[in-house]
Amino acid sequence: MSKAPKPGWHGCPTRYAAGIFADKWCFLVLRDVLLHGKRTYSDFYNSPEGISTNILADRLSRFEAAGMLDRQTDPRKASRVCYFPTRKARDILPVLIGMMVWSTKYDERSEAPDSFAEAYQNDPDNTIAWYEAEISRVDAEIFQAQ
Amino acid sequence: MSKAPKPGWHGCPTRYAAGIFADKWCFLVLRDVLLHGKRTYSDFYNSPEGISTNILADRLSRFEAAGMLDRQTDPRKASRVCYFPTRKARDILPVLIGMMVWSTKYDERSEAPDSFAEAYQNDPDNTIAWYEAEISRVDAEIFQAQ
DNA sequence: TGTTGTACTTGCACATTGCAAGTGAATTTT
DNA sequence: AAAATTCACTTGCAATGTGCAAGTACAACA
Repeated sequence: MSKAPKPGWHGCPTRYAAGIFADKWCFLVLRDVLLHGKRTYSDFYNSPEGISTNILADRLSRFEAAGMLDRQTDPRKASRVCYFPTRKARDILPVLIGMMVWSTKYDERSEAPDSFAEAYQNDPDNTIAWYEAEISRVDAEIFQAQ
Repeated sequence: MSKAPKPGWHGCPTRYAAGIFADKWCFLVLRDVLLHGKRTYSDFYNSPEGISTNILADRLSRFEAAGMLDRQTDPRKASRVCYFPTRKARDILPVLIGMMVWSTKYDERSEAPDSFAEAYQNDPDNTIAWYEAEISRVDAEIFQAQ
């Protein structure tokens, strides 16, 4: 496990957030858990970016320690583990979506449709609500199937 | 100077954004230039977080290469350099402010007043407009004083 | 002319990352 | 019941990145 966050890293809101998830791999894990319905270690591991296994383990335990992910044994299969996003993680959705809207504008090779940014600009609350519902659906499905 | 971003790092909007500024020091530089009116090397260097000089130089040149900062000699003093935020950098404001709102909620030692988050929730566009105006004011002041 | 201020670069020890391989517990297959 | 497989990690090591201290280059000032 990696070292704890520095004690003086609270206070300033930018710094606090940066201390918790300002890292390439952190963002990709958040994307996977919040937008792509991924929940298990191998789900994350098999993302196309090819995160290495030690880094993934480290980031998952950091997120758990920060109260962003809730680690539980998979109700469908006791040998497996699920990481569920907490409210604290869900509340990052607007930031993540804001980043996506920005990238859609500035990445000339973006694969996201312009309609996505448009929909968010027109009705952000509704867009967030849609993703929240998806997250709840994925989590509920896992518990239903036990 | 650090290595260029990987060629396949475009496409996915989360990944693109993560490739450009998902780093502790990147966020702090963006905070300083977008919210604290900092423009010169020593302004950034003197932030309380204590960024080291080689890392600062690296991040500034990365941001310049990514079209986020516009490097110019200071019109007030030719031996000095100014880094002005471009439109691409300004458009990150909603993301940065979203992070601050989130931190205000979850950092028990947050120094930001609750009124800040409240104001943003009530009228996000107006909050962004206020920061945009501040940025323009700082930049204009530098050119006026030449 | 020398000193100061500003923006860096360089060198080196230390920390983190990436890759490959290995571990151990719990199913699944034979 | 034994063997193979799945899953979630851990470990070792080379390569990369970071942090600190010192040094450099150039313009402005005294």
